[in-house]
Amino acid sequence: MLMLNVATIGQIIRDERKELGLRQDELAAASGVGLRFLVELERGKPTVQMGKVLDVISALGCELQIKRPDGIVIAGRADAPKKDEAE
Amino acid sequence: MLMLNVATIGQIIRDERKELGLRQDELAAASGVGLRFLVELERGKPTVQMGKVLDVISALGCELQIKRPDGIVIAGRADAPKKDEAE
DNA sequence: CACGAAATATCCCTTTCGGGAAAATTATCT
DNA sequence: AGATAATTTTCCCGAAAGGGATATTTCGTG
Repeated sequence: MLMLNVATIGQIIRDERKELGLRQDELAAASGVGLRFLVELERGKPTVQMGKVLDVISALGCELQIKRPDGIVIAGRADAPKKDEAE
Repeated sequence: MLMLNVATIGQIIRDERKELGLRQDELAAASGVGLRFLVELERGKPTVQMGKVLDVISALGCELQIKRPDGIVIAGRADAPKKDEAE
């Protein structure tokens, strides 16, 4: 049973960023976060703010999902507002 | 394209907690976070710390996944350390 | 060796988070 | 309905950390 930890998420984000040919400052700008934040996120700092992480993931075109114990994956909500309140 | 925002994640966590018949203070204790943190998380506060959120999700027996633009879902890593660095 | 990218360091203000208890909201029982 | 019990939420305090901006240093690559 694998748990996605912050370090792994950071790594994935880094990989995706490179996949898209973006520099850190570019992705940071595109995500609306500071460069320092992105550096720390990619490094796997566990204390980064959730909302900003989602902003980055979103900017990469990725989606976050939660898999429940029963195997059901929740990818979002029909009524989910497009404007997330990250900040 | 649905993006899981913090508010939605909080709602899912709350639902799961109730599903398990746990009180907030119980889940908080089981997750190693403060009660107030869990309250804020369930309320969808976007500034909650990522690592602690993962602790809670983990305590619920849930998994976090990232779905890449190409549809590939990353649920974890073989080399992922069991000890997450949340704190 | 030189250039661009990435990682660090510092300054500094804002904010989180924990703990305990009170206050408010919700659920339950007679 | 009313009262009581249970659960959730808020408040206060202080210690600790986040993170934006910028300048500097290190690293990687052609």
